[in-house]
Amino acid sequence: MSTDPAAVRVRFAPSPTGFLHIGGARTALYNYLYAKKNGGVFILRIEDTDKDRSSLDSFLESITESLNWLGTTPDEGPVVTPREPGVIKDKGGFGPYLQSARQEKGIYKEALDRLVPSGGIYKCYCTPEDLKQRREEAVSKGLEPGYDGRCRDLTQKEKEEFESRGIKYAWRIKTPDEGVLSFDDMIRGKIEVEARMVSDFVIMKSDGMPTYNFACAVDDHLMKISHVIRGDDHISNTHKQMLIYGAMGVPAPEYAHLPQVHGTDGKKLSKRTGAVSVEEYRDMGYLPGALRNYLALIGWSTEDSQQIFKEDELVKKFDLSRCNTSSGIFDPQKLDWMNGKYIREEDPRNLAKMAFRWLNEAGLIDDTDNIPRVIDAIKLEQEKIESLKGIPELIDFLVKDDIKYDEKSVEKRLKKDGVKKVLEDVVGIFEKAPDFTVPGLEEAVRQYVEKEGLGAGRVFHPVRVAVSGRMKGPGLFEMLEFLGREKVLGRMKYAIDHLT
RNA sequence: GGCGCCAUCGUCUAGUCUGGUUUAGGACACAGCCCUCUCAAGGCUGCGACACGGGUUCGAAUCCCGUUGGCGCUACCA
Repeated sequence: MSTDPAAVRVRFAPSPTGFLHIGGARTALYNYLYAKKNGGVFILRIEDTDKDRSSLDSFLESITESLNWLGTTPDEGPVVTPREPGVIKDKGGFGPYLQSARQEKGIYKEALDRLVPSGGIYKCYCTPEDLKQRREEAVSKGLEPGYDGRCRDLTQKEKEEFESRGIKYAWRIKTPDEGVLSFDDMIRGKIEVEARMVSDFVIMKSDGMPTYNFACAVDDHLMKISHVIRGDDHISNTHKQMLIYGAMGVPAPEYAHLPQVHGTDGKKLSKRTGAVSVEEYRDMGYLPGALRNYLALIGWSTEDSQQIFKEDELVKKFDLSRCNTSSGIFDPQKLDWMNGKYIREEDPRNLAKMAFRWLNEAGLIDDTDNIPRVIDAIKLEQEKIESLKGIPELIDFLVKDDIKYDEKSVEKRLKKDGVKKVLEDVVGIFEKAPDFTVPGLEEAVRQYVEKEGLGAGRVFHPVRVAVSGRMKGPGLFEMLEFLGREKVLGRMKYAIDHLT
């Protein structure tokens, strides 16, 4: 098509449902990736033609937050600043980006007016109740449930009759009675449907609000959207939108329909089968990079099935034509693995930064600026961290003064014959150790083990539990050095007196 | 019901368009082994799939038809 890369303009157009759904996030991501890959523009548009305005602010705030967190910040779209609640500004020159605001501006009315002279649309005076009844009748007779075209060819007299009775009308678009409606999907190829399957549909409701398909088509056109990348639940809408473009006499954008993301039960992702919003994943301690990477792989892959993508590698390698056609299931286990992978690769300083809220909650950050110490503790446990949220539990015994002794560990490693003597001996060794660092400590302890003719475990295990309160942890000597002589000795003596 | 979309290991997928290079490759999960002071991480091995039935062809996971199944749409919702 166009050779001008700047011509690529894509949009993510959610309706305000409270938060960014994981499936929506995937759609947003693919749009973002496609835009960046092609030097284009990623736009956020809110499809709120049917919602009340009350919850809009919080939705906007939440979706903006989620999009930013995921690293898919829109280039254009509505913007709210926390400092000015209720004030929605536009970023970009194609606003407003809220359909409710566009409606107030008269954009859809104007588009409709331009359509009237063509004769391709007409007023429909049927009431919703009539429509419903007729639809049910048709279905019960085994006929198509679509609109029967009753108002399509009303005479002038009939129209006047309706008007004089003050009956409200909606605007319908005339759809072809025969032939096929077809479009080329970038990832599925040609998608056709018999024209007669699409009956005259409403584009403007009797309350003056545009229907979804009309608003969508008008806005995509006005915002110069070049590619529409969305879920495949919109496939049948596409034929309708193409009809609208046809009536408007403007070219339609390119379309790419993504397969859906389902829950582990194979059904639509729902709270029943796990977390559904980006916010929830953030709050569970996932890294944004991990979620983004994972999401990218539901429905898209490289030729070599690459799993982990660094930095801008995703943008570089993303390719719409390599997208799948079949729906995928969101697998939390694989996300967990990926999250661990990202955590192991991450700089401990950033880990501490990202985990700040949980560190703080757990009381691991104090006012003595112990953050460097926390970072070092994270470094020691890094390979074991599964989520940001789990960090405090992993490092608290390294950072806090007081520790909790795990009952099972005490039972298994301390309350055994001979442990007391071993610990006392080791205390002696530690008191005499010239410096309290890994090499010296390790040598001294191993010498002791050999001299006593014990298995290493007979010494290592009790010391570990005495000092940390648990059986799991970093390498013993790394842990000892980190804790320092004073804490180590204090904890060991406590253990000797109370726990052996 | 009608229409549309989809169909490779339990899951994400490569391979399908351009049939042979495939005893169908990778990743997650699972099992075992190695490493090892614990837990992890890491390494190795194993388990495990072309939904079914016809056709076309010397040859089909790949092309065609049908069946079955899943999902979606069928609104003056988006």
